[in-house]
Amino acid sequence: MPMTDKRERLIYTAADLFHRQGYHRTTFADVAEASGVPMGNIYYYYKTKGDLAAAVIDQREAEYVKLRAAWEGALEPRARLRSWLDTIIGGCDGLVAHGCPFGGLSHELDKEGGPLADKADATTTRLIEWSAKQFRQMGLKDPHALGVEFVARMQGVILVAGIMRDAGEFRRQMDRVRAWLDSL
Amino acid sequence: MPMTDKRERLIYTAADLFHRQGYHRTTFADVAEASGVPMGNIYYYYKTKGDLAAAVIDQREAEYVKLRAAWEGALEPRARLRSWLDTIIGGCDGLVAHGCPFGGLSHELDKEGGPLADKADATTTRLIEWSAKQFRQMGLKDPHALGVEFVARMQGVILVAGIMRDAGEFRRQMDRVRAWLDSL
DNA sequence: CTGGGTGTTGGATGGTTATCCAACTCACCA
DNA sequence: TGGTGAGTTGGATAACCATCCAACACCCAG
Repeated sequence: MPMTDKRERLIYTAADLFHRQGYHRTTFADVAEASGVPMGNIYYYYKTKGDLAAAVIDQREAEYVKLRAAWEGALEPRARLRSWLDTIIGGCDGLVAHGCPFGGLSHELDKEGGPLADKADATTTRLIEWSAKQFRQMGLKDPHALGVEFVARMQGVILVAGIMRDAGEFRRQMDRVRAWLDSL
Repeated sequence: MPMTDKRERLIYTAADLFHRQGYHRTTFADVAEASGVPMGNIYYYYKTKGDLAAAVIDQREAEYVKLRAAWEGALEPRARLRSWLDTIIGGCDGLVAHGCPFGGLSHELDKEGGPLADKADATTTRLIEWSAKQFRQMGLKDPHALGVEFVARMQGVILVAGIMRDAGEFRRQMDRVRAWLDSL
């Protein structure tokens, strides 16, 4: 049963293409070529483009679960949030070049509506709630608003630095977010 | 020469559809139906979809020029930035429902590359520079970084509040941006 | 060896899309 | 009045796309 291998190859290829080209610009033919899996065979694993997108979202959700577990290795909630920030900063190049892989997909799917959009949104919501929890553990007032602010700031920096195509500005702005975090 | 009328109708229709459905999801047929201009006739005015998009970007640039002039009615640079913020807050519903009309288009075009992306990016850059100028006039250190931060925060709030589909959170977060602005 | 099931494949299909065109309207002027 | 050209129109076209399928390869149980 080496199908797992192929399934994963398809998911990772699709995730990468969705990130770089966007969901709508990416065709099954693109996925076929990039993954080396013939188009006819892709369909054996994922009956529709939506199914493939759902699998990509699931994969990312699983990835975030793992990441959150890693960030929770830090004892202090503030340090956990800093870990997240560091993870983001580590992905600087890809983020500046193509935007947030998840935010972008989410935004695109939102314009379609439907269950896929909800699924993507739920993943983002979980991330916001996780950061709100950290702020709550820090004993701060209005932790939910702080959580939203934290995520919004990171997303905003990714978007604007992407438009400016300026990795230096990206880092500078993320440092500002870190300074804000440390000042709370 | 009532062609101006039709040209504008096409631009506004396209701008609206690009905002609500996204650029790629919007077809010439959509624009034709929504504007009441037959497809064959659209082509008389705009030879390609890219031409239409360029016209939309130009129209938005012109709109921002007017808006900036209005915001500059305020004498204090801080008040000018507040005017911008108020303009954004006034568009709450549309922004939460469909994202930033310009940021979204910019992001989508960036994934295509090409001169259209540069054109869109330039408009955003001008907005950032304008806000940097206000921070400079306030005598603050590192006005450029502040300008980027201001725009990034607004964009981030629009994006995240859109994903959460929460107009209340949108307003709450924008109030936080205003508080930050007032604290500088 | 053999039948059936799991995978695999290239190409077919039906619908959509941007783009283009040949013919038409009609106001204006020589 | 006949000609001219800007503006208009529905439909043609060629490409592309997600989806589907009929046939094929391979493997293991009987």
